[in-house]
Amino acid sequence: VMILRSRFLDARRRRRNFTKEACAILQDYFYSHLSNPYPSEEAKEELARKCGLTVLQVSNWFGNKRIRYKKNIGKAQEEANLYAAKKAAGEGASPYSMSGTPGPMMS
Amino acid sequence: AMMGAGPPLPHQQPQQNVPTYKWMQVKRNVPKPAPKSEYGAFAGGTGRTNFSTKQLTELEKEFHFNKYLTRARRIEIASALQLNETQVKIWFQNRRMKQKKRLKEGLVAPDTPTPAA
DNA sequence: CACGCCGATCAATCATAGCT
DNA sequence: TAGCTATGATTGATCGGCGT
Repeated sequence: VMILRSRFLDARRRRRNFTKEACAILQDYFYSHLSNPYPSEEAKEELARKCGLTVLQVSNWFGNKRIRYKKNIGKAQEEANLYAAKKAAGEGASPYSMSGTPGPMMS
Repeated sequence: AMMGAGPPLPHQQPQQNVPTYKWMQVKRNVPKPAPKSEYGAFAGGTGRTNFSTKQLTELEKEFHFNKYLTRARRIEIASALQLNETQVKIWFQNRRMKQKKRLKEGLVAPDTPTPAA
């Protein structure tokens, strides 16, 4: 640990928080599939496109989200309930992927 | 992969709006035996082992030489680095997966161990 | 039938971002 | 400025499936 985490420490480790839009899309998918929050490779690719992230980042996000949800079921469920309420409150229509960010330009 | 997703889950907290699904209760076996004698269970003890810089350097060096290990080579390395054969095997396993990821994402050439860029 | 590998995941930890 | 929490990334090790 004290071993100077490298001369320059994993430069890659310097993260940048995801955009609010990206987090919203990921959260939306997560709580919409709370019974089984394990997106398939294809689903991850789609989420990655919509969020403007890489598939790996999406995988990391779900991995962290699942573990941290378990770590704090009480607090996490609070969010889940909040999400459920929000979904029930209106909008209806799309179960998840609440568009809003249609513009991830691509081919 | 997909497991208890279909059925509405056998049991749930009789008070939560949100049920407790199976994936939330998954628990890995955790720790790993192996502490052996050697007082001061510093490294080879519980769960996750912390490889020393020297061990990682050697493993990395070997990896560049061979992506896969033979039983004999594995034993040599494990002995030289004071690790279990399993640990060496797993390290190579993870290392291969790591390299594959690098190819997928970073679109790195066949070799770019430490993107010092 | 045991063993190694793959792909995905877990779980703990690192280091930083961001708010108080 | 300092402290604490939220969060993305890394990684040793586990799980299930498959091939040999």
